[in-house]
Amino acid sequence: MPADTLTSGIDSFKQAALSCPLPAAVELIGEKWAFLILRGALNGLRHFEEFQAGLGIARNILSDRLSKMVAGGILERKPDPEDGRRVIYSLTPKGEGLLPVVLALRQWGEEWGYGSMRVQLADRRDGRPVRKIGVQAHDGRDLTLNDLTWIEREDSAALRTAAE
Amino acid sequence: MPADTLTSGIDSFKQAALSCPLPAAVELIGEKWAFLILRGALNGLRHFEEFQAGLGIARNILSDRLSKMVAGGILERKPDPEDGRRVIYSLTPKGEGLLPVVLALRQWGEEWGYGSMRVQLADRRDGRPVRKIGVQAHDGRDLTLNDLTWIEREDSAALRTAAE
DNA sequence: CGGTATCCACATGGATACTG
DNA sequence: CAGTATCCATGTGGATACCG
Repeated sequence: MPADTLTSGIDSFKQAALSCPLPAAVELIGEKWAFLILRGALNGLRHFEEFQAGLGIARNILSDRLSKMVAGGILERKPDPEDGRRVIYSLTPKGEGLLPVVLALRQWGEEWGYGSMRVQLADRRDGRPVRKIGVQAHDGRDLTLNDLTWIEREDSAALRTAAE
Repeated sequence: MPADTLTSGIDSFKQAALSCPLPAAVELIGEKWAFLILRGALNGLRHFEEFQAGLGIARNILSDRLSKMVAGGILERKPDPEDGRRVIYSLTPKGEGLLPVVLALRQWGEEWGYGSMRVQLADRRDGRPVRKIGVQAHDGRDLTLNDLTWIEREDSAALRTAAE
């Protein structure tokens, strides 16, 4: 068994990267405007013109990104219930699932001095701010990179996909 | 007070977006290769050639991204302690702070069928898988978009920055 | 090994005009 | 309002060659 050779580093990475969902996910939303559109949608933007004016994005690019995000199942395009001639883009459940990603990045940015908002997300029930997003152990302890290791999966993903 | 006019939607967004750290953060890592380089670094890649071979990225682009990420304080460039002539890129604490973002996106991708890894991140202490990353209330309850609202900040960011 | 330099194809982005 | 079409400048990305 070779010690810490160069290739072992690559190989273990390639091993771990096998079938990693990140590249595909990044292909869909790992891009400046997709991210900002997502933020807008999470904050309640709905109409084409709202996104355009709110983000300062070029119309053709916005059009392109919206289409891709609709195709990717993140956004849904439908007639505005309050005015059938207008169109709204709303988040699908899949799109809402990206909230932790966006919030985690925002918190990181705030922590490292990229600006800080005067408003803050809070639990509607008690009005208290949400927790800082982080990696947690099973019991809720916060974990850092050094606390982590890779384990083999016990459940077979192939079985799950076949069952669905 | 106007009802649900178009402009009120934009305005409330622009209000919330004021000084939002997200655009700056996105400028730094909201991009395909930056994300994948980050993933590589989190997984232990260190040398230029490892990133190049592991990610399949063009050398000039890799060079460009690494420089930007070093300039942005995410990566640190230093001589390899095991071979002074070689160079390693390692995560700074700031870079490690992006782990939740990467992991949240990976979990999202896995949940929505973009692939699933055979290995899994786990707590080194007990070997149990980490929790699914999500937005949590103060007491740890999981929150969805509908449970959330915006509140004004009680602490002034201006004071904090002045104090530092 | 860790880059830089160069070339080239193509995508991106902004501006603006136009359409239903 | 919600786009599409067009033009143009610049950036990105891949391939390859070269260098200390």
